[in-house]
Amino acid sequence: MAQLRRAPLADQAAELLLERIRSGEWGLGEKLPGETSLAPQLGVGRSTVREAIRQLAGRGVLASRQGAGVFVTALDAPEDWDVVLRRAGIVSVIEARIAIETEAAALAAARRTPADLRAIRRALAQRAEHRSDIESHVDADTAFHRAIVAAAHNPVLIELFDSFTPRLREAMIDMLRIRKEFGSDADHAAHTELADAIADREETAAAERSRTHLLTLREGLT
Amino acid sequence: MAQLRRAPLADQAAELLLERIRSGEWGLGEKLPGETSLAPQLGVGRSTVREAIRQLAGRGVLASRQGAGVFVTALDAPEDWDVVLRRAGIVSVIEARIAIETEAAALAAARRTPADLRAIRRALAQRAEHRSDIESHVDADTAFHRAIVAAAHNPVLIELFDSFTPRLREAMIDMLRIRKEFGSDADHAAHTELADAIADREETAAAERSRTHLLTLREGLT
DNA sequence: TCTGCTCTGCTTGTCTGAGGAGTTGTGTTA
DNA sequence: TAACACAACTCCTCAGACAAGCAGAGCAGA
Repeated sequence: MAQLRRAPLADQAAELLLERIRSGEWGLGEKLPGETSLAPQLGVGRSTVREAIRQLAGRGVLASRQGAGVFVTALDAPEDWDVVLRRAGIVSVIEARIAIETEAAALAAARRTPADLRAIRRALAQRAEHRSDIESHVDADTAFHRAIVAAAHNPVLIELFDSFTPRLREAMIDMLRIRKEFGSDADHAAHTELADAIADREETAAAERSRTHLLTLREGLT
Repeated sequence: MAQLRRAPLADQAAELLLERIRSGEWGLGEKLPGETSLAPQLGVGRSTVREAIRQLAGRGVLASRQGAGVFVTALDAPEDWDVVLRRAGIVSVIEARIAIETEAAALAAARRTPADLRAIRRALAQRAEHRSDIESHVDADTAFHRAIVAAAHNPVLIELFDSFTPRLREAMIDMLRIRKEFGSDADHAAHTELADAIADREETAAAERSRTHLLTLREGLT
């Protein structure tokens, strides 16, 4: 009626099972009914039930042991970072970015290799070229900042940066569309100074310039 | 041979497929071979292939559309934080913690409520009490630092902090077991000063004290 | 030439029946 | 009481059949 049976039965069955798990019908570590009894209960065939279970197993909610049964391993899918970031308001996300990026800038100043420096300079040039189109400007900007984080040679920081960018991209595009001031000379100069500080191995200067730039960004998004 | 068939065929097939995806055999958005041709390729039945696909679909790697085929939706399962943190050396993790915690200290100084302050003071007192047992000392210490991050009122930062602590706990316990110097008066004084800076709303002082404390921690873990 | 239709082959979706293999609890036996 | 054998239950895997949906080829009409 409402859905025109758009979703496959196995997906529907998985969703149904997840709901019953969330409702507390089966507690953590408890055993689900066998597939042979679950199938008629859900009104589907046995293989469909199996596929639903496999799907939830892939998400870490269920685990099946041959001969023993299917058990609940998590009461809910582990919260996706996506979900946390989406619920957390844009300001919180950018504050987190400030945290990791100022630290990364300092580390980059200390650790950057000549290759890192070339990558940063190249990204900076790219960034200067894309001053007209909003989207490509934002992408070029993130690429530049990413190059700096990469120069910090810390896998955790780069992973964090990458998990933030999708969420921030939309917000930044929206902001620039409203303010219409981007790609200004002052803006570009600030970025050049940041790159120079890293080139000159000036840790505190790099951190400071990174911070001030991001703080103005936060103001724009508030 | 090596595994004695410990894992179900469907799991093995899923792992095999994921490997081939990671190796770039099928790019993002590309279509996999049909189940009927994939099955003999992997040496299993069609339903087993289907279960493997469902498992990867649950992890967000694949998506199947009836009549069209199975498509790659992500080149890699969004790496579990656990995995990233475990593979990234302890130094990288603590650098990430430095990043978020100094920022959090500054924010806490700006935003802390009286209730936050009470929680921080209480955690500090708890920390002072547990000077003998290593494990409980580490736990009390993390609880204190967590109270500070909580006072920053930023859900992303607290989530990050929580995801780091399990990994750091083991490392800190190991370190203290070797060095045997913990719970010293100087150490406790540094923490008290940090709490005072937050109480007095001195942002830069809070950030600075937090940073220096964590830097010494990093030295210890190197 | 372009548009729109139908038809056909291929793909995934679902069900069923049959064995294989592992686990768990029960009952028997020494 | 302890060790063993067994049976009932579970998931695991396969094969075959048919339904449902998609995409491209080919054709007919404008």
